[in-house]
Amino acid sequence: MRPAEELRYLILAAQREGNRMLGQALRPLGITPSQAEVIRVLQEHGPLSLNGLGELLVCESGNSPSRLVDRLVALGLVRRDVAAHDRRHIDLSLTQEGAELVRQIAEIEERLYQSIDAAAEGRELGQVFAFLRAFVADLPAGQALVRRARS
Amino acid sequence: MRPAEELRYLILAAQREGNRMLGQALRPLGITPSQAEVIRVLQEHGPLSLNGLGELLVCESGNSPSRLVDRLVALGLVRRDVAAHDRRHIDLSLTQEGAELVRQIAEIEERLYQSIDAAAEGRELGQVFAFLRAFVADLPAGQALVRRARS
DNA sequence: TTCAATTAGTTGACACGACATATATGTCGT
DNA sequence: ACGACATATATGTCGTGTCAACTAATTGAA
Repeated sequence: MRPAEELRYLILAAQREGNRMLGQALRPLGITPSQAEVIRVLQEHGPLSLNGLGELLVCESGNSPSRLVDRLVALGLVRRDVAAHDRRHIDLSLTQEGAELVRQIAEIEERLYQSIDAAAEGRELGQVFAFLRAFVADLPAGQALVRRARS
Repeated sequence: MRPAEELRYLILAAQREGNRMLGQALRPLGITPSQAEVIRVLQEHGPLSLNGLGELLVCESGNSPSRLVDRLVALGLVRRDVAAHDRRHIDLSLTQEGAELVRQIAEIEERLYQSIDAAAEGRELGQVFAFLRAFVADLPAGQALVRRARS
């Protein structure tokens, strides 16, 4: 199997399985991995408009994540208010309940990161970062990540 | 941002964007990336039962891919016959039309691989493979990949 | 000032992907 | 031959993701 092909499927496999593990771990909290990403981003960078949120999300590139946010509002974790100065904009922020979830989400993410660290044990990851950053550099999801890391 | 966290999102970003690119390239053929994976696997390893196919797919771990196959049957690209010896089994194989698509799919994949090669240009990927293989080694999607590469 | 762009968000449609449950079909012990 | 178990596949449900088309609010140029 050609290296590029194996790499393609390794990345697919890693993403799928990582997401599956995270989904199972988050299930007791009643939220999904994508929803957890929104909550974390709102906590670290909020308040945000829908577009502003979308520009920081890796899980949803391009579209505005209105339906993703809808469910979080329905769960009572996120509040959406029309902005005063421009009624097209929306101000998204965590509710009290949402803010209280952050701690538990962080703990669950921590466990995922530990299993990533375990696979990284004793390896030089410089090339891994360089390769992946190069691949996504010019693409929306890659830019979202750059914006997240920067601010 | 912690390395494991960046790695997590880099993998997510790479998978999403790669899949998006591939989806757009495949659109003129009327099929999706997952459907293309099924066709390729059937071409290289078929005929297969549904479970046998599922064990070779990275895109769908665990479940039997019956609905994925349904659509390919509806498109006239895959044939499903009940196995003679055991009526629980199904024999999946490409139709003539499906077999003719393989060539075009391969060309489109080739372009994806070239953009992967471009990002890999001048880098030592040994660590990338080692890390990703270690992460998925014990998980269904990782095992599917091992089975694919082996036969 | 008025109306054509532009911008922000919503909604419809479709195909995944994961989990759970259901329905055949076959196997094996007794 | 009968029934408990196992196997292969199908189906229901939910939450994404993606593309495309739509509405509403604002801007700005003739």
